[in-house]
Amino acid sequence: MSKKLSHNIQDYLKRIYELTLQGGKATTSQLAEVLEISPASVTNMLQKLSTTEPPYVTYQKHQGVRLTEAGRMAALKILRRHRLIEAFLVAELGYSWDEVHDEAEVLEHAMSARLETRIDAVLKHPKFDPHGDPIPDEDLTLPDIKQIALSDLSVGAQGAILRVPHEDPEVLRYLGKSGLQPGALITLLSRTPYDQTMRVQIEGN
Amino acid sequence: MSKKLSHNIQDYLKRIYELTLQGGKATTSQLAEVLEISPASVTNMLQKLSTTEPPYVTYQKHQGVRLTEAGRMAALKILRRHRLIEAFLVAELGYSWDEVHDEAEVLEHAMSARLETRIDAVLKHPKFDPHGDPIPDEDLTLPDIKQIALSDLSVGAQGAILRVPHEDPEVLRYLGKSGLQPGALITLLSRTPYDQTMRVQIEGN
DNA sequence: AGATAAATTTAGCCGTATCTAAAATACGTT
DNA sequence: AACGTATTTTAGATACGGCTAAATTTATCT
Repeated sequence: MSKKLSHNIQDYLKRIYELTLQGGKATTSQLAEVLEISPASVTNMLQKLSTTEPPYVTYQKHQGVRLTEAGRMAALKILRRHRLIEAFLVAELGYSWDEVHDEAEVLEHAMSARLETRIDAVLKHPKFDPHGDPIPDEDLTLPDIKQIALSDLSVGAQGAILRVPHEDPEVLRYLGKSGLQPGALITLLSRTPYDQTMRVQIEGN
Repeated sequence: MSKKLSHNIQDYLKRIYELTLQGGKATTSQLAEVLEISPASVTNMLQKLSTTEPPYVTYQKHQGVRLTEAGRMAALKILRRHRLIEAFLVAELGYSWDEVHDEAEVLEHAMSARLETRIDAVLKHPKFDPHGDPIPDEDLTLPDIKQIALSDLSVGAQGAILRVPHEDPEVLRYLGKSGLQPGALITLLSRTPYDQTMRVQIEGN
């Protein structure tokens, strides 16, 4: 069975997962940025994570890192817990979607397998968290979804918002006030060529 | 305001609180025992806790420790969180009373003030946890209760079980199966003089 | 290509909280 | 009051995961 990874290592793996979702590698400086620690500290940890048994990342000097299968599984496990907690806090404890991220960030490391199972059951095996992010199931399989980034949508096209994968409470409160939440129906009105500013029509607004 | 104390320090303070409930001092070896660490490590920590600003314990070599007011408040804060979590797990997530202690032991350190407040509200400001232990209120005031230890009860006397302050799941499952839970009405049938074995009559049994 | 800038790694350090082994202190018994 | 035992403290080491400063590698720009 897999060993229990430290709180810190879990955070590294989770961040590497997020940074490599589009298929590339995560760089030392990207990780230093999101983890808010020095690049030197990141290098140390990457060396460690690549030389454990099993290794959690593949790493070559100056080349960035990618998760191994063991690393991906560990990352998905944390991600599942994180998103289940977010869903639970909204559904059962009256949190709003801008309040749940920071709380989940801490609780995910303190959650037992039993608690994970019970929350999953109480929520009837939810497939998405409050931001619309997919929750891996018990086997760590992700539900697959047809989605397109708003930045790739054609002007004039319509769509339903699936995900608003932001962490910043202030941004989320602003978007929420505008009605831009998972489930909302929108039409892309215009896009300015250089600064990527977009105007969208939100249903009922 | 009070600084945030490390996970470990919180555990020390909580244990010292429990060990000094009857008024005495907690010794190095008692703490080493309950925290499952070496006596030498305990000594180190006690020296540290007694020289912080503010100090959390009063400590003199070879004399054991007692909590200062700051220490007591910190301990009650953790105890409140611990017991709220226990109550919540039983009330909202289908846990049984023998499963909650270990879970709460970890979660208590990961709980924000906001989560504490929400759980307290959802449970309607509970006064006791599933073991019957009192939950300090928001100001860390303990509800006071008239109680007597079973070992001090006269043979033939009756009473209602208020607290079963055990942590061991196996013991709790056994007691639960016998009906010995908070709320149960009992009569003390006999007590053997030397080994303190007692026989009790439990209502409806 | 050569120079400079940016990113990354190395080297050495720090604080926290643990440990073991050895020294010091306190205590119970005679 | 003194001996032997138990308890506690000191001293020194270790693991973890950060840090800064300096060195190195890679990228960019004429």
